[in-house]
Amino acid sequence: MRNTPRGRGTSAGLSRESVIAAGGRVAEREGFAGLSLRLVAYELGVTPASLYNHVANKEELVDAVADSFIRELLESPLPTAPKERIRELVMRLHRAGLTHPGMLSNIIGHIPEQPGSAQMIYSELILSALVETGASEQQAHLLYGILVSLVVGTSVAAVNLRAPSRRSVDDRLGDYIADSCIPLTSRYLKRPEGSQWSDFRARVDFVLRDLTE
Amino acid sequence: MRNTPRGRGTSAGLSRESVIAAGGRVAEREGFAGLSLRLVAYELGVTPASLYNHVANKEELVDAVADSFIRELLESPLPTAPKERIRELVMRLHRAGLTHPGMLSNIIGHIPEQPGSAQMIYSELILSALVETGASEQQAHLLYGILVSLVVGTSVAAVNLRAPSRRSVDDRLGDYIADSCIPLTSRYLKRPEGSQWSDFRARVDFVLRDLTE
DNA sequence: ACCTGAACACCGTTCAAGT
DNA sequence: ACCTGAACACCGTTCAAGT
Repeated sequence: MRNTPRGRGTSAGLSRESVIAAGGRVAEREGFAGLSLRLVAYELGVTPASLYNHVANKEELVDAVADSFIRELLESPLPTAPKERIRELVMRLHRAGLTHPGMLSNIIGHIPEQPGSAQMIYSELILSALVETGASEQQAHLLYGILVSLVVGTSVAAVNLRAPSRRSVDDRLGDYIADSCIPLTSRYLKRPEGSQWSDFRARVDFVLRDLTE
Repeated sequence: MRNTPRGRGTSAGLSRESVIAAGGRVAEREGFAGLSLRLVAYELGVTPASLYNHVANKEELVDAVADSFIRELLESPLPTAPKERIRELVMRLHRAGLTHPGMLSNIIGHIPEQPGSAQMIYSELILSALVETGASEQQAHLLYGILVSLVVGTSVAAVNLRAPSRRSVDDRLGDYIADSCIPLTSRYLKRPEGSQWSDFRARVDFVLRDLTE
């Protein structure tokens, strides 16, 4: 971004917000697996070490970038019907997980340092919608745990499937003696590519099927 | 493992199997996040570059090590009742995911290069058990997808929760104005530590509840 | 207070050179 | 055929030094 070196100590106009925003741009280009402090620094025309003035370490930066993406999910209006709202929230997180590979596996289980984090708001929105449908709090916790696992598990699998330098499913499965040894697995893996969305939707609907519409 | 340098070209007795076995020992000590070619090489008293004579790259090594761990899951006998068998298989994979942090997120979505991989056998065992309970193949695919997501999602979350240098859940949640803003999320995160196993078991039972015992 | 430069301890991978 | 040594292009992080 910048090539002319600045004198030592000269201000570069960095701030926590600008660092996180640059991190978002890098994550958008390279995915969360390629999000490094060095790339963020180059994006800002700055030295890697200088980022530590605005961010504690890489983990905190990654969490903050992910939080900013989750926050975007919550900006557009949500359905008023609780079951529809749950579905919409889950599908939005699913889409975000596919758009930003590696994001969900990085933040799941992390409890953000700051109050008011988008992650906390998101979970509260789903949990309260579950209770709104008439579920007990215990049932809500159970369903929420399943839904989050569903989104994260699907997202992680999608990342590895999209990995480059891997032979196609069809090529690979040819090795397996024409589906005679593992017929069910073979047909499972050969599902049409476009079923990614309908499959996920079907899983969510299965989990939510008892809830009153 | 070895300190006295060997002359160039002198055989070190490496083989694909010994490299994978050493990889397993390193993964056992450091977890899959800390499994590096360099550590495997030092474990064998050998130079990192020499590993490339027996393994194509790091990804292939990781897949092979994970495959060896999954294979262990399948050695002990399984229940004859199909529903019990499914439960047992899922719980074994769940335990393996907690024992070897980072393993499941590394292999999910990867289709192994060799036929007869433990991963394929595992999925075929679950899918056929699902069909045995009377489910259609389509239902079996749906339930299998949910179960795998459940295991992977829970495993990934556990890895991040166990990460060092993180304040405890209770400490963190104190920031959130005494549970007034996010009461449901707060109580969800404050579940007792020991609920890790019973929670997961409850999720699996929820998914399998329609299946005849 | 904020940034640089250099260093440290790591990575995966390649490749000519040796035996 | 198999291993070494050295290199290359990366990492996160620390810290004295500058302004």
